[in-house]
Amino acid sequence: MYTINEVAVICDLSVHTLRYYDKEGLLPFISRNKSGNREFTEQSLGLIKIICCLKNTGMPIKHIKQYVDLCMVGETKVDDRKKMLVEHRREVAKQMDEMRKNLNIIDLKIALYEKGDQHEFAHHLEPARSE
Amino acid sequence: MYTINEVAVICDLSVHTLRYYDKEGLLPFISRNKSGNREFTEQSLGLIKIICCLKNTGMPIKHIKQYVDLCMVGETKVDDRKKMLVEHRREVAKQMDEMRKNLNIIDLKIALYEKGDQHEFAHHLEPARSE
DNA sequence: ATATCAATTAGAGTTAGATCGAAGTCAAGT
DNA sequence: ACTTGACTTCGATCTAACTCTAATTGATAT
Repeated sequence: MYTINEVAVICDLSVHTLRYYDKEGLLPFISRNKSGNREFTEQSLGLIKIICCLKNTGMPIKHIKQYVDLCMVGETKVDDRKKMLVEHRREVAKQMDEMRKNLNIIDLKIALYEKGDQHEFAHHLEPARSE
Repeated sequence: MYTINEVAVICDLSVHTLRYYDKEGLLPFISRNKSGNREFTEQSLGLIKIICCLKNTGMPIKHIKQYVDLCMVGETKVDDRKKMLVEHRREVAKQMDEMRKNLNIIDLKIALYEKGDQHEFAHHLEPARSE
């Protein structure tokens, strides 16, 4: 059993954020002890890690909630869960591709600077027959 | 010469966004025609593409502004510009690495679902001696 | 010249995702 | 009993990056 503070450290989230996630319905699986404090099991930690993983790859909180809800209803929805992940996987792959392209452009630009080739303004601001 | 609408289409940005960028000082290089409308040159387009590239890789508007400002003062700041890009490049590489790791976790999870191995709640919610 | 369309501005509003503050509860230690 | 400190809630606030509104001006077509 872990307290909210321990989970915050383990998962690199703030306590605020964890409570916020709970409020948003992302953590329906945690229970409370007799004084009303949240108790996190090993199993919770596992799912929270998945949640972070989805969040860090840009899945919106609302979709994450959908996924978690599917996790809570039991085996019946395994196909749906898998479908969500596969779809998200595709999304992430697309993002990475975009990223790669942009990285290439940045690299190209750096290479130009390396060549002393600036391609910018100011240094050839001859008005070029301003109309 | 391009109008704001044409640029919006070419760069896949809304007209609103372009004006917002201008207001934020990201487009100090564009001029106005006699009726006060923005005029975009071929050269502007080039820099706007770089701006988008930086934005799409997560550089905040404020940093982009710094970069653009360096572009405007001429050759003197080529080193600084390059430094900014190199630094950002590193940042982006880090992001991609994170992304890759998360993608792996997602793939793992998908594989588990494929094996019919769910690892979630509900289906073994025997109270496990609740305390 | 009048209707329509495209562009302008300043500034308000929106969204997502936190992040914080105030006020209060609870349990352990001295 | 009292302080300490971790926890609670609710609601306000914050930031980034738009997104929209309203009122207006200017250019184009009939």
